Amino acid sequence: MRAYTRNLADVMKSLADETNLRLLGLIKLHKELCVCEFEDILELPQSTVSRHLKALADSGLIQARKDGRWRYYSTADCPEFVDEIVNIAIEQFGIKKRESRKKCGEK
Amino acid sequence: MRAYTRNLADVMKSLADETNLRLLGLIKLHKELCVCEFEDILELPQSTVSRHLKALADSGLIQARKDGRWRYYSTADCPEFVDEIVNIAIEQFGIKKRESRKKCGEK
DNA sequence: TCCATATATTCGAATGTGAGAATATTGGAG
DNA sequence: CTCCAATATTCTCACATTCGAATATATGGA
Repeated sequence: MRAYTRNLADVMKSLADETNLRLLGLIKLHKELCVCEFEDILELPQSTVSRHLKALADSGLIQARKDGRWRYYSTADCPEFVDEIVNIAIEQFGIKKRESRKKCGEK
Repeated sequence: MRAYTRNLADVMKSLADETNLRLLGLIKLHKELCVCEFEDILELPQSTVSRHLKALADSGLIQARKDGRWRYYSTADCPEFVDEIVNIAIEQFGIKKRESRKKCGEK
């Protein structure tokens, strides 16, 4: 079940938001991140990050995995055009992989 | 100068609108149409159609050609992912080529 | 049980968006 | 110049969207 088989316009709406594009870019570069890491990297408030990530997961563009009190988000398999768009976003917004990122707590 | 080199999120916003997707699908199937033909096919008021088409042209996703009092809109060369999305739209919305379409006036 | 942390959710205010009627503009015919 | 048809633009109003502070929930450790 690929995302766009539901409603193309809805998937496109997710991809029309700059925050979502940044989140998707980060997820692609780091295989997996938890909410507080997105907060730290993007310097956005927790509720904003959480809301965006949840929406992306609901639309099937990313996956969520829960581990203790952390929720890790990672790529889902998407139609190819989504991947192309994320690549463009990475380039256009200059998204980079953070080698040493601040951990929120220590698991 | 391809459209997405400006602002990816803006291009995506155009593609996140169902009316725009339908317009793009129709343009792809008929190489070229004028505003009143879109009106007729989609059964939308003239101002709505005109506004959408102008926005698409402004964002570089389609081209406009003026001939007398008619304005014809046709495909522009876009990044490949745009084409893929339009193909999906054509399929998803069941957009078909109109063999005999009502002409507004006779040129 | 109590506390701290990670995340989700609620909620109100501000802002943005879209449709379509009305109006303006443009261009050809006569 | 006048009229009409095709298109563009303006304007308004209802509605949707988004942010982030505040609050709720969940989980693990002490």
